[in-house]
Amino acid sequence: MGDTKERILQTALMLFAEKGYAAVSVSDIAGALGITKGALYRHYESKRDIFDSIVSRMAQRDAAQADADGMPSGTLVDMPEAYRAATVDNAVAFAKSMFRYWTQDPFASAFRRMLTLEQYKSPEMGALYQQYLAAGPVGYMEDLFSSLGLPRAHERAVAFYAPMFLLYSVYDGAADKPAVLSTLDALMEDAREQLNRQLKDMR
Amino acid sequence: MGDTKERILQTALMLFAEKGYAAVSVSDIAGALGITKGALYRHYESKRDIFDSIVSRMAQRDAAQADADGMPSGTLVDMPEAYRAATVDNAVAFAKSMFRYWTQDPFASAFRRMLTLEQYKSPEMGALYQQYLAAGPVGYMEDLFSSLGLPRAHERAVAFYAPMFLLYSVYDGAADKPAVLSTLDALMEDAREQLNRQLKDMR
DNA sequence: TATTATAGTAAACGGGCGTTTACTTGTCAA
DNA sequence: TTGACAAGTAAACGCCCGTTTACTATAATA
Repeated sequence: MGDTKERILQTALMLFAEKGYAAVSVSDIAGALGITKGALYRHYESKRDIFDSIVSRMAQRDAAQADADGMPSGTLVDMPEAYRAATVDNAVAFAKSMFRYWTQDPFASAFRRMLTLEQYKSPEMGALYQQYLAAGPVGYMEDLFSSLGLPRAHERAVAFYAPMFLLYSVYDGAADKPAVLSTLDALMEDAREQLNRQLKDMR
Repeated sequence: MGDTKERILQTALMLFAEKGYAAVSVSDIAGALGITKGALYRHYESKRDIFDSIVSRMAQRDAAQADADGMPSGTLVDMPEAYRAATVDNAVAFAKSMFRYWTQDPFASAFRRMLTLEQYKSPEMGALYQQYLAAGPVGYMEDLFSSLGLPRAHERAVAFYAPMFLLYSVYDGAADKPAVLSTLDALMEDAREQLNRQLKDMR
């Protein structure tokens, strides 16, 4: 029943992530599924409708993920009270799980790449990109460091999040992907140590 | 004489950087220049030819820039002997000038954004993106830190380059661009201090 | 069993694509 | 002055785009 509709969404996302929205034709999507493009219009009103559905789906997933973690999505949902009591340790754990989510999860990984390709096309896409992947994560790391009482929270947040952001791109082009994950883990341990030391120095 | 050909290249680059190659039509390019698309084919064999010319132009510029700096491009040119004798100070200076190049220089800035949009379309584009903007810069920072005798050069290189890489994206979407440059400068001063301290600790 | 809805095909639609062609200028050397 | 060439226009080319239409097969419902 809803199976074909779901397969269209998934397949379109994979193609959009590789080629970009404009470079993928409706025939490409239908062809990849072994159906004709006419059939596709039984399930979606237009090509744009498929794209919009993908974006909505990501928003749902983001909210669900945030719920499951007991952590802020910070991207589409307002900051909850929860992590006022946050510690360095679960900030690091959150960051690691976030990295794995955006690189390993097939949907999230493809969505990230798609957003990367569409970010300059419209202010809306630019805002989504910033929210999910650039200024957004920096922002809530900054809030977190502030709530921990650390000074220079913004610079700290940039320094903390930046390696993750860079490694997304390195990961995409890497032959040895596990090595990238190791690098990330090593950097996170450094960050944990450094942050704990700075917190201790403050008292 | 060569003026129109040059204007086509520049205009096409700006459009490709905003919309992506596939979303820009030959008529769009010609229209933006106030000529007809027929005229465009006096100067370039095809739309793809324009794109390829942009890529070649960037390669020339990169080589020239590397020459002028007396620094490695590391992207298209092999590592020269020169920076074996590199210091922390000129590594930082190089990083700053690199950041300004990729954000302020109109051609380089547009090229960076174009490459960002085209990176997943083919292995060649992916490789170019990695070389100019991701694994490439990490690689030569890593070599530089190695030659300084610093341990864990790879992690250090990622940590050093990552804020620049993140701030490229933040810069693109920022209202207050000078503020981004300030953040970068502050982060670079932190890095300078930290690297010099680590070098001192080693002796 | 007849009806109705669902999910699909095949073909056509108008329009815009990248590219080519035929033709018009203006410039400058022979 | 003529002829050749460079640079441009306007229109047409075939093709593929996103979308719509007319029709078919299947399977559940009354």
